[in-house]
Amino acid sequence: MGVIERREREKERKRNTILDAAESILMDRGLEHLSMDDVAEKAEVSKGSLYLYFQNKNDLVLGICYRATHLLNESFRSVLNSNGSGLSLVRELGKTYLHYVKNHPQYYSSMKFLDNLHSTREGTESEYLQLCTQNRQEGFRLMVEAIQRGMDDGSIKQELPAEQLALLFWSTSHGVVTISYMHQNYEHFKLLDRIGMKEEDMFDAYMHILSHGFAQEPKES
Amino acid sequence: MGVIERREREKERKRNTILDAAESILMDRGLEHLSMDDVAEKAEVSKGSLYLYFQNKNDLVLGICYRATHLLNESFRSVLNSNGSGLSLVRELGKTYLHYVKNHPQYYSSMKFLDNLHSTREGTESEYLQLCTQNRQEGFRLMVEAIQRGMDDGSIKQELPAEQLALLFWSTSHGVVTISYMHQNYEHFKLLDRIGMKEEDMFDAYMHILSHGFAQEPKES
DNA sequence: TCAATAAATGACTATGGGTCATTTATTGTA
DNA sequence: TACAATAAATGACCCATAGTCATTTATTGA
Repeated sequence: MGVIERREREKERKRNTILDAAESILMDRGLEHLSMDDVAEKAEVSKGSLYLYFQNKNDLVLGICYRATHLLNESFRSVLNSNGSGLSLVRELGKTYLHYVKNHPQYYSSMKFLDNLHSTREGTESEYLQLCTQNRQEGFRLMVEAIQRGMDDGSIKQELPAEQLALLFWSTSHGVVTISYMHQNYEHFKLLDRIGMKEEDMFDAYMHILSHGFAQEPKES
Repeated sequence: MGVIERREREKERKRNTILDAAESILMDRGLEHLSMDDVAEKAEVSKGSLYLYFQNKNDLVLGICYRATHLLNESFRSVLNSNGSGLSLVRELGKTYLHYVKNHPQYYSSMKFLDNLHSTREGTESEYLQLCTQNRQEGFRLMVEAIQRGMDDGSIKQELPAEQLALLFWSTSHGVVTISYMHQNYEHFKLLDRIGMKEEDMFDAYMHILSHGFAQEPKES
């Protein structure tokens, strides 16, 4: 008898309905104005029901974050499917990340939420936290792959293991993307304007420095 | 008559007492467990009094953030007072930032709070927000100075204006520092371990890549 | 038809930020 | 010193919101 399976499917469907509602609120009001009461109303279920489908608010937000990381990975994957040197793939990954933040700032904010999550005590771990972490790992893996290709085709130096270089690319691009996000979303952040730099220029300069370094090499004979 | 000035001094003194209390709570319980009730109790004033000295909780936290950014700048300044090539000063600034995060994680968390502050509506702007922003600018200025010295003494390329290069250094090091912070403070963040990289190695690799680039240059004749 | 089980509900609690009428302390003046 | 005016301090209270649970409603299998 398929009763249990059907129930499971139903449950999953409803979980998604709730996530849809939460997401729609996130999109037009932002994470900091997302309340469980509003989600319940929007999803047309009682507040208590929310807690049948999600452990708590964190869990719910991580549910959105799961979608967010999944979407980013999709974009990453399509970059990896294109051709070009490994170095150019890396550049495209960076650009993709930047575009993602520009086009889906609220999704990105849910990823910041994930970054700021303090260790929820062991027992109460959210299942979505695992899924988000997996997605993160997959995204990272794609970066490693691009870099590895670059090392193979000779466009990227082989001084470091590909994973380590990927870590550096990931963290530094994370920093650059953060600046870009702040520039776009916080009126009080005016650094780019103050130094007269455009966002696009920043990314180009970033890739240039990362590619060629900023140290003046001693002249070789 | 110095009544008004004395009052002003008294007020400033008490403001600091409250900040001390808040800071002590921050240090041993963390930002997310900092409540106004607890601050009032610790500072031995009524809750209402807190609001005579601070507009709201944000303002109070920004008061701590002001101290945090000030301390960081002190460290930066002492780097700038040492001698060495501009490039080595830049490296030292990065190291200093990393040490700061390691030694004062809670201060750093107050700076993250600042980074995540959405535009509080114009009228209600916190005075401490201005001060924090000023400190940030000063810190950035110090980076520009180090880079400018490097350009002058020939240790750093002059392809970009010093301000723009400083922005890149600031943002990328911000990214690296973020990784380091997560590694130290979140049990669930295991990326460094997974790829078998030590924190110190990460910084060295970061400076190396930033200095010399990761692109394989075509052989010059 | 009916008991057992699952799902859903919303009134309720707890927490924490922020307010304000009232009380207490300080100051300048007669 | 007495006293009104002004400033500072208080804590009971309000409100928003996360989370709970006893009760009700729906579903299922016999």
